[in-house]
Amino acid sequence: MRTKDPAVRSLLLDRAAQMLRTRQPVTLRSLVAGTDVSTMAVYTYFGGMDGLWKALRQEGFTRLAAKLAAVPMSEDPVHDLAALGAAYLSNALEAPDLYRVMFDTGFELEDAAAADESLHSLVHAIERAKAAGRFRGDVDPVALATQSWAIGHGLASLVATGPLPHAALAHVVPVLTALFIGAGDTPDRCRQSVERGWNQNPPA
Amino acid sequence: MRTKDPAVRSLLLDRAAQMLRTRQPVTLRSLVAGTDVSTMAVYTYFGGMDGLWKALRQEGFTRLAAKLAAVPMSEDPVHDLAALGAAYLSNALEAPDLYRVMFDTGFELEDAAAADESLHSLVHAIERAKAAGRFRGDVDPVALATQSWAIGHGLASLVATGPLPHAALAHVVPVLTALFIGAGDTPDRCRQSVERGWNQNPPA
DNA sequence: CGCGTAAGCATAGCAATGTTATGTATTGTG
DNA sequence: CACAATACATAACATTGCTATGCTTACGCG
Repeated sequence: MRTKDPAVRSLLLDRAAQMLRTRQPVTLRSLVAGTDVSTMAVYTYFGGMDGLWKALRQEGFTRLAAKLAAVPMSEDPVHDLAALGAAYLSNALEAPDLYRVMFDTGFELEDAAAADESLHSLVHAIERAKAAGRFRGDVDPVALATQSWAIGHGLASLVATGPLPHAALAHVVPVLTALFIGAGDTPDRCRQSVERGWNQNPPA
Repeated sequence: MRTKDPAVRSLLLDRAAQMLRTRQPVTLRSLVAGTDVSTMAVYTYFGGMDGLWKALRQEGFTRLAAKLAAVPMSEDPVHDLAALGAAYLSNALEAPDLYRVMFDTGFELEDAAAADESLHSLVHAIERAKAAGRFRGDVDPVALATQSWAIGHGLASLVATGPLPHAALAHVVPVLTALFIGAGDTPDRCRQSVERGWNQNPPA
């Protein structure tokens, strides 16, 4: 028998991601055109176009998780939360079409764990903030992480899909600041931490 | 010559919205099947499927604006802001597919004004909150409205597309509360206003 | 080392999609 | 009442994703 060549799978995924980036329609035939593989490759490696989209979604979540994991942690957990937010928005806006695919319904995500994975880095930073006395002891880390995520996703989505201009991303700073102050942080200190975390690596 | 019958246009739009709600694929032929009009109707009234999607988007924004306009205003502007948020999320979640179409890129919105229209009710309530001394004088109403919108959209989008469960909508209460406290409102009073505004008409 | 077989892979054909072309019917207008 | 412009129906067309059919390849076992 014959074994699958993982290089072909990566080739198709990368090419699909690139076509997404350059805003060319990703169609079965246009995807394999220019390569030495034929349309059947999509079926042997992904089972069809739906499988390709699902794989692309997972690819998006994987890249996001990698970006978040690459953010260096400091001794200031609130600073780190803002830095994670900046990384999240950077990732979303440097490949808006991929970000949109990530949250496209209709393709059940075989991942499910990937989204939680990304949330976990937020949860961990929030737990550190509690341990450091920055946040009150009664804050629910998962709830606060979910709320932060919703804020970042809301802005990323509105910018990626058009209604808001690129510059609107900066709105995340005052909103996160208000949220973290509500969680117990000292206002002045919170403002400083969030702003430094954001400015350390703001979206282009 | 012959004049267009506006009833046909409404029929197609309503039928498309209904098919969206029942999660049937909205295709040119399936749309006109079962009616007495033929495929050409879509072209005479919308210029093609793209035109139909654009019209559906506008329909979504129009319905949203109507729902927001129907929210009764009280003497408590912070209460009203929460009520507007509840109406926004109710509207989004009672027709999630239409909501998703509203923020689908690829179809430039001939509306543009419609989105701003919805924002305006928020801006107005924020201005009333400033006038009532609930918010500081230096808050930018448009900026604060945009931030509130991003919060609502983020939660609505994450729930509508799957990652978060229905119950996660309640997260909007603590986040809006923190945001409004950050805008200058008194913590206890803010909490009461937001909770009452939310509970007055919470999403099903 | 070699062969058989299971799986990758290419070609071609199929159903369904959106669109356009062409002719007909209808209805507002002078 | 006649003209003409426009809605409308039918049908053909290009492109989409998918499947059927062979053929080729290379892994595994004797």
